[in-house]
Amino acid sequence: MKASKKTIGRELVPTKSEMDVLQILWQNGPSTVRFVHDTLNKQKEAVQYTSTLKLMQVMTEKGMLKRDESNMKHIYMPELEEKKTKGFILDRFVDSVYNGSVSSLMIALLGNDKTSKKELQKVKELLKKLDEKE
Amino acid sequence: MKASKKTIGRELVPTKSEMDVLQILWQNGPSTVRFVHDTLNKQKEAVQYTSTLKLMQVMTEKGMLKRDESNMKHIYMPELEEKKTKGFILDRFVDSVYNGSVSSLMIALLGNDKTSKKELQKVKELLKKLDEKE
DNA sequence: TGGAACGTACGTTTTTTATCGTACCTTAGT
DNA sequence: ACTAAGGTACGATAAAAAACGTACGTTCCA
Repeated sequence: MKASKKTIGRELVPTKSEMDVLQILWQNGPSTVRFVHDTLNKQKEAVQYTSTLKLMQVMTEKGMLKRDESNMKHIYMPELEEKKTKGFILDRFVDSVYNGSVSSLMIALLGNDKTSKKELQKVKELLKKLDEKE
Repeated sequence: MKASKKTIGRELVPTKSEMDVLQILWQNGPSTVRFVHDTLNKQKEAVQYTSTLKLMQVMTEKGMLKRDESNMKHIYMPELEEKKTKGFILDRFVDSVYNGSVSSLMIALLGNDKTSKKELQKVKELLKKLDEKE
């Protein structure tokens, strides 16, 4: 009867570490633990191979990943497509940090130093396209 | 030598629950535990009062909240201003989910069903203003 | 004046996340 | 056939997050 399960409907909300694994799988396609582990270690402080393995096994148990066990080297892949998963995460983020207001978030982004002119340009174009559709 | 402390520099990154508390305080100004607790319980599945109390005490220990203890009813308030804290969180989110690409996030937002026309309008206006400044 | 009602303190427990270490398989090369 | 290299399984532990319960202090008013 407790609150706050880590699911949204049937969908799972990844933790930070889980997200890192998913990102690598989305970007590189189905991969072995070894590959994910090595890629991760290039990006950040290393952990043991078995830690990454365990993490991915747990993610599989949770239904966040699936794997092909037909070969000795298991091949892992995300259960859900990137867009869908990120959609859930984004919704949740907007709710939690910006009280569900997408425009607040947008405004924060537009004011963000990290937003380059090139990126603003991309956004403007997109807005134009949306306009034309209506 | 382990990785991933929950700080960014001197700044604290709130967990989900902590974020909920902060939101209430930012929106309503300095408040008692009772007020935060009741507000929280309206929004989501209830927890015991002492759980909220403990959470806020821990947040105070971490330096995330400060409080006025001069009265019996302690008044809690956030240590950092909303914009600053959300800035940290947003940066972190963009890095973790959108590989640091603000425009990817923007594009995801623009494609999001939740983004109403009114909100798009607001964004367009903001873009125009930014343009003029240059 | 005594007992609801409302508060805080704080030790404890439960649940998740994050990491490891050790045992044990599989395969290729010698 | 043996072994080194490279895998997986899995129990264990540590640390963080979330949630409680109990003890005890203050106020106020019937």
